[in-house]
Amino acid sequence: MQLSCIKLNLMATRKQILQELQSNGCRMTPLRSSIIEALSSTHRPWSVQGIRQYLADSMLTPDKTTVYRQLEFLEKQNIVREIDFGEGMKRYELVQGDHHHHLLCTECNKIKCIEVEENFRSQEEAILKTTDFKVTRHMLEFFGICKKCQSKK
Amino acid sequence: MQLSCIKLNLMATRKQILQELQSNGCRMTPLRSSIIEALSSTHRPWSVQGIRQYLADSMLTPDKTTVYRQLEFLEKQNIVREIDFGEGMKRYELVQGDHHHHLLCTECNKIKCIEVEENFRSQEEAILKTTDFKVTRHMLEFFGICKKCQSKK
DNA sequence: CTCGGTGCAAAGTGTTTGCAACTAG
DNA sequence: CTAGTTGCAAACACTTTGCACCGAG
Repeated sequence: MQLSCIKLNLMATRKQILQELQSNGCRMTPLRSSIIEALSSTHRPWSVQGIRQYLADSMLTPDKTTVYRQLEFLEKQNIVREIDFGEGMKRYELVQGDHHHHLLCTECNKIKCIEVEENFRSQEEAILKTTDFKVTRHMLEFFGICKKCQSKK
Repeated sequence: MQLSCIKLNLMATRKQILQELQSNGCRMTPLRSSIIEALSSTHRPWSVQGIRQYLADSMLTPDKTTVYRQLEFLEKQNIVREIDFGEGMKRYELVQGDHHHHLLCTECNKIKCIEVEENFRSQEEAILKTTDFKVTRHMLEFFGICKKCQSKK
């Protein structure tokens, strides 16, 4: 299996998103571009809480409602996707061309992105053949203990 | 890839669980054994709501609090495990020796269990080598459209 | 009898809705 | 100007906590 950490030029991604939105005639507010900035500052999925903390550093203190609505908007524009790791809250990450997975540390709750060179297509075809279920997407996440938390013990 | 539907002798499982609990000195109440009955009537993960509906057929109308507490208890006994499909609620299924995955229909929300003959051990080892992250468990779920919902269109 | 199980009320947490005020284009 | 954006209050949905009462062993 091949495995690699994701390191894309996220700043370029951010500019690209802003341009795309504007060319689609979407309004650009300080909050909207800041949220996109937050999301593109790292590949890790953000919680609403986390986004608001990030924004606070730029003296932006939007209401949570507004953040939810921005994320809803960005999801409709297919810029953001929702992820749920069963933490009791939603997380959001940029939709990138790539499909990646995550490592969640169950001690410190940190999340790391990984790419798994694993092709599920054949499996999804097998599922279709066996059960007539047409798979449109899958979710593969790994839970465990990160390096730091291992050394703490 | 091999793929097969899970068909275990669930009734045997149920008896076994009841015996195990009793031999551990756990009290057995009508509600507790009925919840185990519900959970062992199918492999599909149950919501609290679903369990309460199932129980209603046997004229049992426990408070939701009590159901949550029973599930918490059964989880501590390692009889039940929590699953989260990002539906905004928890689901619970019996811990069986097997490790299986699910197909979730995004149209009708039905859930089907499948076994995927896929070994993630080598991948988890690769993750450990590459990132020093020690994987303890993983989650693999498929989303798509079931046979019925395909034909409806 | 005792300790665990149960129901009810209330609080908690994350998310959504309604509405009036504001603002980018 | 005007449709999209925002904040605030309140509603929601699911889950948890506190407490008094009940019942299995």
